[in-house]
Amino acid sequence: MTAEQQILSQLNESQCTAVVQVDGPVMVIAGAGSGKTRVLTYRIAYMLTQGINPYRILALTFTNKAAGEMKERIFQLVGNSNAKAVMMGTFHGVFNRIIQVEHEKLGFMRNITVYDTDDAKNLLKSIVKEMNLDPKTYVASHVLHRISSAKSSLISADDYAKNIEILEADRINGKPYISEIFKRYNNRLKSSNAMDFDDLLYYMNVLLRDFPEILHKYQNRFQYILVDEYQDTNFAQYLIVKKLAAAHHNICVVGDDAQSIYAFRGANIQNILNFKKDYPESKTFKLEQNYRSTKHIVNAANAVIKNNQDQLHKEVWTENEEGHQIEILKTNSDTDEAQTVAHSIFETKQNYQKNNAHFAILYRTNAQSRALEEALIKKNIPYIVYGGISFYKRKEIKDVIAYFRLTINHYDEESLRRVINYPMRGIGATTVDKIIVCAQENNTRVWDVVEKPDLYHLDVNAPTKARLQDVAIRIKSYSAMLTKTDAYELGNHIVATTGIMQELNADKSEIDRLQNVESLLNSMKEFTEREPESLFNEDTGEIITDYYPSLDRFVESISTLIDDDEKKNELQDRVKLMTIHSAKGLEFDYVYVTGLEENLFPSSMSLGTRAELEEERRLFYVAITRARKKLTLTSAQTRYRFGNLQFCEESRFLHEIPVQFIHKTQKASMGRNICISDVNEVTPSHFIPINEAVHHKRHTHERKPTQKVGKEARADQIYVGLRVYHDKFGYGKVAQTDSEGLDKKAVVTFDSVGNKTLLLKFAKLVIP
DNA sequence: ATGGAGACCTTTTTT
DNA sequence: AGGTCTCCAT
Repeated sequence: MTAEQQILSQLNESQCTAVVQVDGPVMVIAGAGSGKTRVLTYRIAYMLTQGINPYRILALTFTNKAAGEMKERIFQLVGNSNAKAVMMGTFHGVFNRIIQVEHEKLGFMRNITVYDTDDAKNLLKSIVKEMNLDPKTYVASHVLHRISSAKSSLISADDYAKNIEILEADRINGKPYISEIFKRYNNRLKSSNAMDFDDLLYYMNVLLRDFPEILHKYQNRFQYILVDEYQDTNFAQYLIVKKLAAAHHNICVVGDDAQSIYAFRGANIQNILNFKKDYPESKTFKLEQNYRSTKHIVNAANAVIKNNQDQLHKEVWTENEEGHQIEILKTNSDTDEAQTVAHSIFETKQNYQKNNAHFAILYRTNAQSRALEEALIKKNIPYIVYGGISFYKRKEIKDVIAYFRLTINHYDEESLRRVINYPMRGIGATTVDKIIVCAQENNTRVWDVVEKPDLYHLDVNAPTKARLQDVAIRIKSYSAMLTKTDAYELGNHIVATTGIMQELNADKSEIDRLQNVESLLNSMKEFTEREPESLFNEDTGEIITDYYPSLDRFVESISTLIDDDEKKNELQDRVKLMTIHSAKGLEFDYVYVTGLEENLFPSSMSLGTRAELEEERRLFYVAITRARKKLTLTSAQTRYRFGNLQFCEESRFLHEIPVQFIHKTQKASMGRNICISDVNEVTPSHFIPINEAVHHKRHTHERKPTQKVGKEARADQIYVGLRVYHDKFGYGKVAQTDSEGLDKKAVVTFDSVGNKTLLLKFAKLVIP
């Protein structure tokens, strides 16, 4: 069998037609679980067997994970020597590489630093402060969102300042200075030789718009373009793809409008809906056969998504078995929910001989993971939480990387601010403020002032000046080593000579941080020893033979690296916990979707418009379709949010699942049975346990989304037989009390955890 | 300049 | 509840 036949033999008919249609515009509408990634990877592999130069292929994804997986699968199909030259990565990653090459055209210097969201927010905060504006009016995240939306729509700071509608909108919102902040923010990025995430897309557009020779160069280079998750593209991304594809029209976009869940950050679902208008000669293929899930799951998902108005018609079906019905579990509280889920996983593992890795617990917000983790720990079930605070966002790692970044780009203001006094060397906030003011007055960069305080008449005393000198000399000495010392060596040198290592070593409570820094160094070692990913000169396509794993290359690759922990965990048998957003594209045998409550899922932030609610519903659709064998949906009647106990109404989404797919009666709560007669016909009050009925009634009548449970009870109000509520343990009954007064104790039999002896002055019992 | 106590905000999702 | 930010005392 030829390589070509081998590739095609592994595809169904519609997948096959989508794969072999290499030339011309192609849109693949791929239902959940229909083999979308398969089509993309096999298509690239097929192209390579057709003798297409891999260097001419561009494949764009949204996450590093997706790009990594795709790469790996193509390597398996055609061998990595051939596939290596394919330009494959995230929009931001690929365009970053191009921008680094073309920096001069944009008026930037080499080694442009990419600011992450934290850097961007910090910069905005300092600008707001410098302008003497109220930081509460001009909240950094909100201002950034405004600027980000503008950039994503290719509106420059100048355009913004001239756009009467935008200015009016800001004025009405009481934030007339956003335009000015935007301008200053961009200037500061420029003088820091830095770009934020949106700039990578914005400036890529500038390159293609203002420099015909560059447009030509990349049009010529990328004769075949593939875009994954096309429904998630924003305007800036859409336009780049359109321009690059304009010469050859060999563009293949793959997506599913039903899984568009990023409108909140500017994704425009119209991009996929309008593909046919953009390319009238395009061919559309629909992948509607689901290979992933059971009939019950597929049909339930179809029924849910039907409630949305905006969608392309498609009928997802499956030949898989009918399977388990969908289980809906109502629980008393968030802790109860967590315990119920943990218990169910435990039982399923036993009964069906399943590994932990077959299970995933999904939730709407990261904050929900805590209770679930606790329950899993209690049951001794190994787990891993995805997407919490990522490794590279930890303080100690950011500190070390700030030194790296500063070594590579002295003008990186955010990094300079971060490390100028870390480890502490007596350069306080006052000095830093003076430096910034001085830099602005002299129309120069912060680094220049630090390097030559006398030249700019910086008003600080002699010892401070000496300290600044020390910082400048230190950083410059690191820079001098960049080309001669590999990333690992230089990293070690920096960590040792700055005193970061000593500081972490000295403080025994910082052991985790020390280990994280060591783990960073490990990954640097691996990086220097690894064969480089791309051996091609971006300009000419020539193979680069003098590749050197320097620190700047390491920093450039950081966003695509996965850290030690993640790598280890990937291989281990663990239950996976993650938000639904990060579960997109993944699949698991047993999926638990938790927190199906109004105001949580759908989120209270998304109840404003139909479009927002429909995005939440698509998110629910994504959640449902992650499951291969069995789907369990859970909700809780009370939940802690912001440290307050709140009552929750069950999610409207639960009612959108037709009854015939639902498992009707089940053990609903640890130690208690609730009979669900018919989920789609009963009102929520049917599920409320007796002891909460009164509250619930008020709740429904007042139509308030949430409500606090009663006040904390005094010790003298606690007596045997009383029903009480406890923060951690939930509802219970007082079984016994002793010794009146301040040290009064009580034994309480809790519904979920059994008997606990509590010292009442600390227990904060509530009488419900 | 530093560090601790208290006020304050958070919880949408990611490159 | 927990982390971040602000202000005040040292």
